[in-house]
Amino acid sequence: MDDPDPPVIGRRGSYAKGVARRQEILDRAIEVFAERGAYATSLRSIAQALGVSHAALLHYFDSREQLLIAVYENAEAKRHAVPDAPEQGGPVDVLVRAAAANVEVPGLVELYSTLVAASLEAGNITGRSYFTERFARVRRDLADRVRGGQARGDIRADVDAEQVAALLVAASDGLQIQWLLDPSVRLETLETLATLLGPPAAPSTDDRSAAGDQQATDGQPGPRL
Amino acid sequence: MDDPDPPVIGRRGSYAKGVARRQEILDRAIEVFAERGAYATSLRSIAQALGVSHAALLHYFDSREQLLIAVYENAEAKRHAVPDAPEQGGPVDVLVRAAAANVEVPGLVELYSTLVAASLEAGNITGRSYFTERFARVRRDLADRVRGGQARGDIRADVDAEQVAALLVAASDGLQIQWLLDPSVRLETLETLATLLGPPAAPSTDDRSAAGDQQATDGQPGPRL
DNA sequence: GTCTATACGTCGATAGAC
DNA sequence: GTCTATCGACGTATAGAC
Repeated sequence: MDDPDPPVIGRRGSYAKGVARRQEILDRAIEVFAERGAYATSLRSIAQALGVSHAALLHYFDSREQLLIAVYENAEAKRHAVPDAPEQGGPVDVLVRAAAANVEVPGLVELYSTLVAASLEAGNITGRSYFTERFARVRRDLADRVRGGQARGDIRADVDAEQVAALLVAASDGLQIQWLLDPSVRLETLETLATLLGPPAAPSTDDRSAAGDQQATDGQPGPRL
Repeated sequence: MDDPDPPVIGRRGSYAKGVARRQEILDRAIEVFAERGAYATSLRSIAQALGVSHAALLHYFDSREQLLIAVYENAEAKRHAVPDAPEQGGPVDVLVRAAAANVEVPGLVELYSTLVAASLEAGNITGRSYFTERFARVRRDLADRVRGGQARGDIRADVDAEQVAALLVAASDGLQIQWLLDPSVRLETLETLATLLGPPAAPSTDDRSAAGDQQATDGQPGPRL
């Protein structure tokens, strides 16, 4: 929608020198979020932290929202310990690690939730398409992992991989929010899903006799999911 | 949770005549949401739709946010077909019905998401405590239903009811958002969870041979969950 | 008690000078 | 590329009419 190359989210006049400055802005901005929370993070307060006027920021980003999205992308990208190597492991494993890493970055879940909520609004074309694509991509990745697990026999085969993927994303997002509001909601709750997704239990002879206290909540969910 | 006392969210000077006017405001406000989306719903635009000045609204509600929370509560309350009778059915059933009803009210999920996101912010004491309590209450109700299902043998007993409840809330909230962004994500995905929660499958002899296409995604999840 | 009028400070965004 | 100036709209607060 902008210059010669549209696919990047908030680029404007961005060559060589520009991208470096742009990166500076993003790095400083996430710190402002950590300090003051996402809500009070106006263009002006970010600009102040950088020692420039707020209008200057709009030379690098088309709007406040696009700056915020870029900040989120940046923070999330550098959240990955290993820079590139695609995440390894089953779908639940990946999500548990991601969720744990997310809540470590102050303000990140707030920022994400705010942006997602805003993306639901009617007029918000940019945010809407960004998160629509993002959700689709994440679901695609997870669905692949689910199918892998099913082929391996780690995950029960009588559920649709795409639907499980959507479920996993929803559960992960929702649990991070609940955890922020009330840390007694343990993030490991996601692993309960691993238990549920596990294969129909080793064919043992007891049907349902005295299903004791042996909760599978924090033990290994059997195979690596 | 409503009348005879102060724990109500946004009451100010409110007797007899006042509460009626207050109700008018809430009813009209949700319509504004339906028409213009939650985002553009400023105090001033709601006031305009009511034909009053925006300052007038602050006689009934302490702040914009408390008005929005009250609007949400009001819309959600009248969303229930049967006015009082506590919801019947298993945990998944209840959630599926609620989710379906939610997305029918234009702007309601947007409003909810916006308020939840705002409640995560540091300074927001009112919103934070409201949603913390709300989540706790909903989880409590669902956990009871889960335990009931477990006692009845409808739900596998090797998972913690509280954790399943948190999972259900998260999944429901998250799916509504994903559905709004991309209706190809079916709300019925929640019922996949019902399948997963079902008892360990009737003890049949086939271990895992040719797990065919028989997806349990939209059929009955066996018992009523 | 209900409401209008008005003012304050801040916001995102834009235009134009340097 | 960055500034200053300015715009309209916002949430909030207060004074005072009825």
